[in-house]
Amino acid sequence: MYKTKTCGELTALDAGKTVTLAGWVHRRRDHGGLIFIDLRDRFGLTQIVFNPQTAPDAHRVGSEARNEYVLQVTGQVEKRPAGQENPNLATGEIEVYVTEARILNAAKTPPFVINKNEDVDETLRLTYRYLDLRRERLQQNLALRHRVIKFMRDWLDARGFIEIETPMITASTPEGARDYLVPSRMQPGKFYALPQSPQQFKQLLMVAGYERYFQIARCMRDEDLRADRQPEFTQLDLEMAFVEQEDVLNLVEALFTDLIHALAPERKMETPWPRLTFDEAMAHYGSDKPDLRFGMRLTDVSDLAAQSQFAVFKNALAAGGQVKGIRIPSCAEYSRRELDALIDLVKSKGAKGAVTIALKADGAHSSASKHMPASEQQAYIERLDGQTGDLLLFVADSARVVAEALGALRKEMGARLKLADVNALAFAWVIDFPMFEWNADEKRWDAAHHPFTSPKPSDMPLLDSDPGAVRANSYDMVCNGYELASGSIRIHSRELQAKIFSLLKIDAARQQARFGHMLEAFEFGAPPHGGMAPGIDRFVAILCGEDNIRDVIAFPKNQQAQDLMMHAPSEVDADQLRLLHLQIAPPPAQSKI
RNA sequence: GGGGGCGUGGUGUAGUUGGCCUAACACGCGGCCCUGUCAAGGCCGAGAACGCGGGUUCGAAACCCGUCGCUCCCGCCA
Repeated sequence: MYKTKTCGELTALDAGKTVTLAGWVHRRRDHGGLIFIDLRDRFGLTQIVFNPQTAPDAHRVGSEARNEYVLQVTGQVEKRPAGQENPNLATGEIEVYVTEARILNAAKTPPFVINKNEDVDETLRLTYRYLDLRRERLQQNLALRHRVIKFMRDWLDARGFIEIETPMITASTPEGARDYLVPSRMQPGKFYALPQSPQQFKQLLMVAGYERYFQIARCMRDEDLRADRQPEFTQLDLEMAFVEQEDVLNLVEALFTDLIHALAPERKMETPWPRLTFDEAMAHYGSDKPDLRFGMRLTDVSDLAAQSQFAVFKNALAAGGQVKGIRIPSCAEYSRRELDALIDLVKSKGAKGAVTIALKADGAHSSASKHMPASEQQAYIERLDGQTGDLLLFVADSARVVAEALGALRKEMGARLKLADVNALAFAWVIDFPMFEWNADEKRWDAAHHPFTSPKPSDMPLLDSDPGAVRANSYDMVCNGYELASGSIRIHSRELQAKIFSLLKIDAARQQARFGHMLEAFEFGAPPHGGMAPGIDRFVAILCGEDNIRDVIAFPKNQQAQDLMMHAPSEVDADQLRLLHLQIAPPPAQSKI
């Protein structure tokens, strides 16, 4: 071993001991005579002292050392002189008087500062990821990520779950997200796909009788990236047999509340978690993953608007739509330009516009004052409990457009006004999702969750008459405006599964080709089962206070899905292509003029 | 595919109603001084023609056009 102690463990109790430390030069303070170096390893910082009088050879090494040099030093631990203790350092009671020192490796001046948590251009950070990972912020994030995963494993293990690995190269399932494909060498012209999730495998494990499965599972989806979306990400994938929705919810809620209490006890969390139906979430927050750290709920004023002569409101209601408003505190003095920006936001979500009422000190100023009398405006103001200084904003349209427009506005204004308590973890369950969504382009129903999700038994009769009204046994776990997990009780009957596939316009031949193994498995004694899959990256990001999952992933991709350090993706040799029976098509003509 | 933001020495920023900018500040870097600092301190010094290309102008980091890169968002993510 190069060291007998770490840089994070020495205390006054170690005074007098001779120790050997090894680590990086975090910071050097050269007084001409004495040199102090904060030596860093993963476990902490220890101040080491070089004295030219007592150890001239070691001192020479100390004066050569620069930031990020790798050093090995031997010396005696001593309590620091009275008054020289550093209370900011775990090892601040002591220092090590170096008698022997050795440079294990020199270091070029790094392209950005390691010993400060300063914002650096992300391209540079990702190019030199191994240096960024040296910095305190990422070290802490990855350490917390480790503890989260360890807690999950231990907790589930204690409750009879077993972790089972499933294949990373498997069959393509084009019904879902875009697949990452892997060409087959042995089977010319055929491809594996990287899993979008272990969905089918975990259900087949239930058929196989494992009853309680989990996996820290990597999932890959070839879709465009976002702050909370990477092409590969990690889920706590879990599945249980002989359970109903209530069992899954209770288990996962217990896991996460225990985890928070153990690893982040300072965070504020309401328990038990609130439960909202999908309809309630959309009606009150305009989102199926509402940020419940603040209110600013949507208020229905359709009944009041029914009396209105204002054509926009009348027409929306006549078309079966609704009129809803939102109260934005302390924005009454927004300029025309700022109001226009908000209206552009709701328009981007499909609304045709918005009516504003600004409650200024000298009275209400509405963008629709020509079209509605003061008494009507007053009714809206009272319904929304408007106070002087507030800005009220109304959208009239179909329920879906109203929800999406005002939901986007609520999210934007919540962020802008910093309404959310950064210390809070506002978990909630969203349940009773619709089973299907209408796909207008393809003129058919799509599975809202996935095609293995079971419908609510009570809604079963609606499958034939009104698929859009069928609710599913599916549920999402949301926190602070993020969808952290979704899951469902699955179908375990061959007949029902085939019926659902048919409703999704997957014909019998295709069912057999794509999902024949699932249908057949259900004929061999498939137990009732269900599960869910919390996203580890998003959850850890929230715990770390990061708004980007790249900061909780050791080696993430940039928004172009490139690894700037590894230079992936990259071209490959012609030989490799030939073995895989592949040819690169000429790039698309870029003639645009 | 679309929309917004950003792009100035190694890093982070300032400068952006065009001229006082042959570019400023902090950190870092190099040298010298200094035996108690811990964001050590003091002195000296090197280092960017302002992403790239074109244009407007007597004059552009700053204005215009194009382009590239990064990022946030929409679409997309069963």
